[in-house]
Amino acid sequence: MAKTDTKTRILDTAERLFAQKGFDAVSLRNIIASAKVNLAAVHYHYGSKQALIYAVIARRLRPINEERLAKLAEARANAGRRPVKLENVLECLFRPLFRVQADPKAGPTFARLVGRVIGERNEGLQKFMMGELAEVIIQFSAAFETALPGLAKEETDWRSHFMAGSMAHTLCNADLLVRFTGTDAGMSDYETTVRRLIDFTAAGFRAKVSPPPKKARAKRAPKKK
Amino acid sequence: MAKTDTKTRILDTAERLFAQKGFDAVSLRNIIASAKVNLAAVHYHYGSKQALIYAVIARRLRPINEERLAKLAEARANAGRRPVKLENVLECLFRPLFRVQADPKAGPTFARLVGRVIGERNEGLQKFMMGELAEVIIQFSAAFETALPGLAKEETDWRSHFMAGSMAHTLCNADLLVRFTGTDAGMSDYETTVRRLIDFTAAGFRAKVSPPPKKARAKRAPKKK
DNA sequence: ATTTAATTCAAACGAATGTTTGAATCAGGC
DNA sequence: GCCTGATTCAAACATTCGTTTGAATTAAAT
Repeated sequence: MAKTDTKTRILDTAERLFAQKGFDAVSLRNIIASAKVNLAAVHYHYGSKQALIYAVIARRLRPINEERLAKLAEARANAGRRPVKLENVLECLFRPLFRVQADPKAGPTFARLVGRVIGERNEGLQKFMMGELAEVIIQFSAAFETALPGLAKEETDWRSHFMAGSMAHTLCNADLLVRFTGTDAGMSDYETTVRRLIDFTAAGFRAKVSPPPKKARAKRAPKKK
Repeated sequence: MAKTDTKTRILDTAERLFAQKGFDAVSLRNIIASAKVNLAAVHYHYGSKQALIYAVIARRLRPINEERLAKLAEARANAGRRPVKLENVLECLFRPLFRVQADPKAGPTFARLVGRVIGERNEGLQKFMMGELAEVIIQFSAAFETALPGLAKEETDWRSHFMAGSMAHTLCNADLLVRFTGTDAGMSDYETTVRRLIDFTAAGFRAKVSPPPKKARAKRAPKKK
């Protein structure tokens, strides 16, 4: 095998290290040392560390999001006039994302990286992710509402939020489960992980909305101020 | 009101800034500038930035965890010989944590901070949190298993994992919901947030375990290698 | 072979970080 | 008063960071 391109070797190494330790914790010098390239090569090929981060994310996330949308469109077509079943919507959302864990090229590294992005406070990164995810959010939000007729939009939004948390946490901290509980079976089997996540979140979406506590039973809740 | 203590003013300011931007992103100089104290005071009173981080977390988290355990013990006592209902277990776990959002002293800042800790890759911080949470994890894991007889332990662990993700994400990225969806009603009402989170996660815990996909129906799944 | 552009390299830059130092200031006990 | 310990302060320390520079090297085209 020919020596891989400098540009892609930087990208691969950055992906691996970012996934392991986070974006801030990994310096460009860590990357170039591990990738055995010159420091200036990073800026020559990518311009800045921020741009490198974006490139790392975009390379994997863009195909994932395309596949998500394609699968959802396909599910819509198969469903005809009926709404797509909630479990199928979730599968379209989860499977393309978790499948990269089984990809020997990407390895288990990238999934954790994506999971971590959500928790990042980096402003530019947030905006970048919003841009990348915009269409996915629009399409899947609509799909959730369609799959859950009768559930108030506000509740649907909150539950989407909870679902995103479960998804991100599972991606990012898969190793935590091992440490917490001692179990480690099935970690490698992403199919099972997706199935479990669908079971959990689908039931959460479908949960009965419990009434507010009695103490706030007045028509207009008394404002403290 | 007398000028607050230097030591606690550092702690308060650090808490606020850490919650806003994260631990790495906030420098000691940011803190001392905002708290109007001398740089060396941080090391004089806390020894290091790491120790300051621990102190910030421990101050709030320790009472929260104590309250969690106390409430769970109380619920156990009230339940007598019967297992504590799942929703009550979750309430013992969520309410003390989310209540700090309504605390004007702590403000909404700290909740986000706790949520963020979970996603941090900082090794020492991870171990510190494990130590702080050890008893909580033990007690509540047991409570979940008791409340969910018939559910395999492995499934219970995974679902606890998903639940933790929803909880952390909700704490950390409460503002995301606003940006994603446009809704913002009820954000301030932590009671409603807790109720919604309980609805979602309790249903998730109770979900029927769907069978593995048919293609893997063989007794011994064929290994690729 | 000569020219041209693309790429790699060692070295340095300026800024920011956590930490340490040693003197100055404050507080209270004798 | 004076002394002792606790606290504050300005200044510096040693690293590390992302980035830039300008020359050296490589590769391809004429």
